[in-house]
Amino acid sequence: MIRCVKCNQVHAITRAGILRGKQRYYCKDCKTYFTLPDADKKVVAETGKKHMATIVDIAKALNISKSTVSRALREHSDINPQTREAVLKKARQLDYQPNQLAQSLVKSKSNTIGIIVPEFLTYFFPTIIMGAQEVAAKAGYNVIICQSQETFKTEVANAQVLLSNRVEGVLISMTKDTKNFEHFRTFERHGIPVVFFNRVCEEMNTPRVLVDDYNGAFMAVEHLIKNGYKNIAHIGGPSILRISHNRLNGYKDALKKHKLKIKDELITHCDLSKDAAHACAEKLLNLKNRPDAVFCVNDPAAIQLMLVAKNMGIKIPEKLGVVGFSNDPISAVIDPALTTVEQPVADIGRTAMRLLLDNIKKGIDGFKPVTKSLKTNLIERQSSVRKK
Amino acid sequence: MIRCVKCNQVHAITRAGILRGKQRYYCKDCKTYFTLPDADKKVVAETGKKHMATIVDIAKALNISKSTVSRALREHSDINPQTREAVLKKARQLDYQPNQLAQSLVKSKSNTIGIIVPEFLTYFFPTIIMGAQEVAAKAGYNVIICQSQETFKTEVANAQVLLSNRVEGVLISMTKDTKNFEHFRTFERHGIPVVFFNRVCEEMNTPRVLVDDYNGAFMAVEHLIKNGYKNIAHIGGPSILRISHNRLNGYKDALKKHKLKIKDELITHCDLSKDAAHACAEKLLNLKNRPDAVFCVNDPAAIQLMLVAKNMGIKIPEKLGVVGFSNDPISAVIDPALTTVEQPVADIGRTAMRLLLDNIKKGIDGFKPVTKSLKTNLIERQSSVRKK
DNA sequence: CTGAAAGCGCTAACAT
DNA sequence: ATGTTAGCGCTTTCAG
Repeated sequence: MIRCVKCNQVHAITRAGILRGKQRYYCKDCKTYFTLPDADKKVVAETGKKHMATIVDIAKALNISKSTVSRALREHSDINPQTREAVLKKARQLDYQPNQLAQSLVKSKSNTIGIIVPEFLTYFFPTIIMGAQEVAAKAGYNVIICQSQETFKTEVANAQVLLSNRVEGVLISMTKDTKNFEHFRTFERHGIPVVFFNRVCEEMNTPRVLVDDYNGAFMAVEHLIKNGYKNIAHIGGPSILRISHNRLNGYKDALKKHKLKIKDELITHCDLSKDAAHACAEKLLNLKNRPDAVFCVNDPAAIQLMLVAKNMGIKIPEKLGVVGFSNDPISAVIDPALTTVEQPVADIGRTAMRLLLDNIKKGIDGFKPVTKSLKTNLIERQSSVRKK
Repeated sequence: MIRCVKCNQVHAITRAGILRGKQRYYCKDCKTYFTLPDADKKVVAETGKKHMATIVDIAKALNISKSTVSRALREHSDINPQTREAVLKKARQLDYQPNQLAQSLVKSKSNTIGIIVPEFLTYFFPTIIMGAQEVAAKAGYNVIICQSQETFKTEVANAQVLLSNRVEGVLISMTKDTKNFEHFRTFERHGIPVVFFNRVCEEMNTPRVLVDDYNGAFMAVEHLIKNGYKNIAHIGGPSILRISHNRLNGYKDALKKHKLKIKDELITHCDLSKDAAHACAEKLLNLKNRPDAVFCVNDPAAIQLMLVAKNMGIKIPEKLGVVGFSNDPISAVIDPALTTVEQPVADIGRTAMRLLLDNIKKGIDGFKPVTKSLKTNLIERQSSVRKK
């Protein structure tokens, strides 16, 4: 329903190109060109969203083409140094900030990496992210961090968000009850490299970064044995997770090596929550045949155990030796200080990110599904050392 | 340099519209239309970047227009239910994922919030982020998290990144040596709402979220006084930060109220790093007139103090009362357990994000620079309670 | 109810 | 060295 501004006619109107960004019309009847007055432009101006300068603004101000501006800004090929200077100056004047979204869209490259972690509750994942971000930033990549909150559904939603944001690669540590991997396979199907760390997916053929859980556990338990503990229990993690498996195996093999019996009643599994660890601790310490030492799947679990033991009046390390895993900052200051298996946490993040960037560069077909295993290291403190 | 496929001619070629996404040419000489064979399309296909389905793909497959597809996907206005079903089905079939970047570009709305925090070293900022993300996710917003690493330069770079990504709002906790605020003002200039939390900017007229540092400190010190400590020292934070100020004032006023002298030598300032706190602790405990209690600006500082005291053989709480601030998870398990001022950490994040989303909705002109002050709460543990 | 076309801000191939 | 044009994937009038 365009009405000619001159003859007030409706039927003889055709479009006639664009004039300064506005639709121009032509009235065949009175043979005039016209554009419509823009009544609503002001509304936008009033909402408070101050216009952000674009390359077109710069181009107009300098009376050159936007390609030239783009080239000047990107320090492209041959451009007149004077033009370039003028552009840069004007850009500063107008407070110009390149629009990443537009840039990404046209280049089909978002410069963004996605990270999915289960939680932020202990120092562990935040520290990994620090390491990963450090490496990403150096390579000019941004990072979108998602927390799955140990919930499968959230994890699937996270994957969607990352996909929608066209991340170029993804770092993942799964929730403890992820059994279906379709949402991860989607990445692969679209050629988006994935690297798992810590909680890795066995079913997928991707690079992974782990710490040497088996050896760490083995060292830990052997250390307990050497300190004279004989009835050693284990608070393990969820059995789906490879880390739980590996640590359990390390535990078992250390016992075997030293000819100690593996007793099923001494092996418990928690879901990595505080409460579950607490329950495991209570169960173990209330056994008729009470263990004289416990190797725990991680420090938070060990700390729960220590609290339960304190409450029951069981002396650590005299009556109960305790070893944790991961060297949480707490373990150094708790009393008695907790013996634990140190893992290079920030390094996990750095290594995973490096691996990922590498794979992005190579393209998904150049993928080698390497598994990097970082070294663990036993830190002996008081919770497991009996004075002789 | 387009060469006619028929007459091999170069000069009489004009463009003649687009055919199936490809430039069509017309040779005036031999009067034929033609398109160029696409030699390089394959290269793209070989790089491994699998094509992601777009609305055009869906449209073509269904032989309808992309507008219709868009409408069907967005559950727009009136659309034929059958068409909609068909579109949704095809979308699922093709593994279609909307391109957020394109969507954001056209809507000039990125659906993304930026967060700048100094570090991830203690549980504090990660926990705040958890809270903030929780609220953002519910409102359908993504979050880009930046760590300034307590470095002004990095903070400025962070701001640029967020600006380039066209975030719709920003949550900030400043580095301890941010004195210039141009990079924050840029947000305001572009109508992007900013909310500060914890380490707020006094010079800017924005909403802020704080905890009641003054009262927390006051309660803490009064608690020490009531437990019979008389020579109470303070390890404070960097004096530029408002939190340091407020906590210091709470300390002073509690002393005043109870007619205790404020002694300058008992007031020290650290930069919130472990080492600086350690140094402060050593300085205080080596004074001729050694304090019998210390109120610390945060728990990590208090823990450093406790370590130094332990090393020097000073008994806590008998010879030295200690109170921290923030209820770090460590403070509950350290020995003796640390009395501390609890702050609702995750709530800071939630409140700040709610305030921000609110301001985004209202537009920057509807801004009210409210300052929300969340309640603090003294948790009495052993480090400050002398058995009578 | 559907289609055509313009345009978000930018880059890049092509044409001077 | 610079301008012109097409197009990245999408939404949104406008016009049937």
